Amino acid sequence: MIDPVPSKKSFSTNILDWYDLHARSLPWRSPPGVRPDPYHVWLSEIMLQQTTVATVGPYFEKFLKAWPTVHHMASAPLDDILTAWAGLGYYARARNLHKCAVVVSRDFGGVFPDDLPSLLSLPGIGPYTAAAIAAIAFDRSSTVVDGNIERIISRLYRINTPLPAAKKEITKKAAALTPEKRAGDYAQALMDIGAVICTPRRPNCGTCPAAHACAAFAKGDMEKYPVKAPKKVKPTRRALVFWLQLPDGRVLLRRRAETGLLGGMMEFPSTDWVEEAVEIEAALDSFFADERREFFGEITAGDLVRHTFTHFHLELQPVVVHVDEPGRPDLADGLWVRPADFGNYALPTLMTKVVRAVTDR
DNA sequence: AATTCGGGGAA
DNA sequence: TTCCCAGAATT
Repeated sequence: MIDPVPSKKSFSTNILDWYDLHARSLPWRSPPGVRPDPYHVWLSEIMLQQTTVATVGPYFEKFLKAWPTVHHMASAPLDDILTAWAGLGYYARARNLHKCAVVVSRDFGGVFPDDLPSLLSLPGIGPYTAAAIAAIAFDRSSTVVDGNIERIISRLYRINTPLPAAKKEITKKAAALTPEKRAGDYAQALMDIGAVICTPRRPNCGTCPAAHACAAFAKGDMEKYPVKAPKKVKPTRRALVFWLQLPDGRVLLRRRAETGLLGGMMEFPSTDWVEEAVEIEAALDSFFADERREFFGEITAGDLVRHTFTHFHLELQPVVVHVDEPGRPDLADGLWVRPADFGNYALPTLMTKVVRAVTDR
């Protein structure tokens, strides 16, 4: 029999019973009955923002080994954090991670706050992460709403309002189901269910502990939910990227602006990323002063690098330029690095693609 | 309310 | 290819 409005008690009891039997074992998850370290919970939750469990695993271990406590992390240079974060994406998370560590270490004596308003005041912690830390690390009864839980709730109630407009309604429905006790286990249970059972496509309703209460399951239109606003098409931007190499083999790196796309990360110099087609000779002339061209030796091209960001595609044409000396004034803001040492620098995946395209792996 | 932030795995 | 992922900050 379908219960279109599940009661809080029966619903959460079902979910928690399922969790006791089927909880996944994850690197940041403590054994049953053991309160996890809030530092670990915080670190994992920041990394897990818009990032899959499988991707986060190795990074979480690496960070914990490099910085065992929030004090260690707060004492580290931001560049070390960015270098360790390289490849994870959304680099504002790494910058805010460091900011947050400094605040917790300096202003909170290294102790993470357990209440929502204090958590929300910290850099990089928004509604989801604040609720998750409060519930998982401190056993507070807070309502956690991530992408998994949005999907579960929108199917339970067949919510036809498209996301993100439906966020408020979904949060309200979710709050009505949140138990007073074991809210952390309950939240993690729902996220496990979302990842393993209530999947975006072809959900495994046969094994779902909430199927009896699910309106979408009753109607058989689970995949229609959650309804989402249509997404925009991504334009393609293009540029030349320069592999400037000295006779001794060192290559020029420089640091990007502190904010914005790939903020604070290292890069190979490039022309502006534009939607128009790139004329190579004209781009070379605009990037290097004409009178400088005579100092360059042979110029060759690497394989085209394709990369997709959140809101545009990028095509970078690598240009290998052999440079006679490092002291050139127009290259003064860079850093000459041996490719063997690139691992010591905060190179985002886009730039490691450039390395591969030029060195032909 | 919309846009800006990466990158990878699954279908 | 397209979609989505334990979202937050900015405009």
